[in-house]
Amino acid sequence: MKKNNHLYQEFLLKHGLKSTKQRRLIFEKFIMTQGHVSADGFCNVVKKADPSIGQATVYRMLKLLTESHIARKLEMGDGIGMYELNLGRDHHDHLICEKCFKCVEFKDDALEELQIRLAGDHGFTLTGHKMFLYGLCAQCR
Amino acid sequence: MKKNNHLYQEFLLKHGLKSTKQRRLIFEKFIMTQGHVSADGFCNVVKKADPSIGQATVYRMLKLLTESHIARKLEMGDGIGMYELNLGRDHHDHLICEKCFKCVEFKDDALEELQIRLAGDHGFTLTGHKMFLYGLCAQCR
DNA sequence: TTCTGTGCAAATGATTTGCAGCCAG
DNA sequence: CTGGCTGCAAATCATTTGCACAGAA
Repeated sequence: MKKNNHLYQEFLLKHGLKSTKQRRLIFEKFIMTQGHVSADGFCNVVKKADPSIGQATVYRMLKLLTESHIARKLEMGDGIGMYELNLGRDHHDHLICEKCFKCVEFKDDALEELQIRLAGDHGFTLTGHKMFLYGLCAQCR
Repeated sequence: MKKNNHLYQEFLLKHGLKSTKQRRLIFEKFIMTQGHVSADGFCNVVKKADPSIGQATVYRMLKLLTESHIARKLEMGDGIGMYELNLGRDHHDHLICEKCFKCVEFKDDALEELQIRLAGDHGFTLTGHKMFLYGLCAQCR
């Protein structure tokens, strides 16, 4: 927990924020997140730990966490914002089954290199990317 | 225009739809679309040609056009659905400048192959993909 | 005629915001 | 104390839907 506390302090400092019990709780819960959560789903997680926390606070924190690159916001298909932990993780992409909606994360060095090259070919300096591959998984095929 | 008429008939047939003046107009306007349009922006284009057409009809058509792969729906970052013409075009991806929001379309065969391989590595049959590269363009850097 | 298509306005669902009170520094 | 933070409810924004009427087959 010491390590998370360090990250939390750094996060507050970067944004010039005060520490509050709400922010601490939301931060800790988000750090423990596995896979993808919707803002609404994450609200429930937070409210289970402390029902007095309002959803606006959760939305405001998710925005801050995303700006700090602690969270990453994804929009896969429908218009619902999904969040995932993006803390000290390698950049990864998503492979989504169109039938069962299973989502596999993967990472590929050749892909990363290719993306940098493609951006460079058009005079861009790459800062990030989002890629979703859609298909049918082994079970659904 | 004969060619578009053919596409229009095919589109109606595939969905079992009737031809109406609204559908014909919206179809023609969409075929002429350059780059990306929001649903709302496209509504304005349609309404300029015929103000009596309601936005619900435009939204309903955009959904149908997307299902026919005549349109492609993109969601880049904010929660706004953007549409682009996807008719007989090669699959392409997008490179977006984070500063000026300029959007460059590109296509790369090595990328397409790599995506198929990556999907296959995880037991998936690839049916489609969306990729957004974010970076800084030559002018903004 | 018959049933699909349409415009309107109201409904929805996700997210944001205004505001009065609260609390960390 | 004081300005930032919070919860609440109301406000937005994009999109969808219910419904009565219009119009294609």
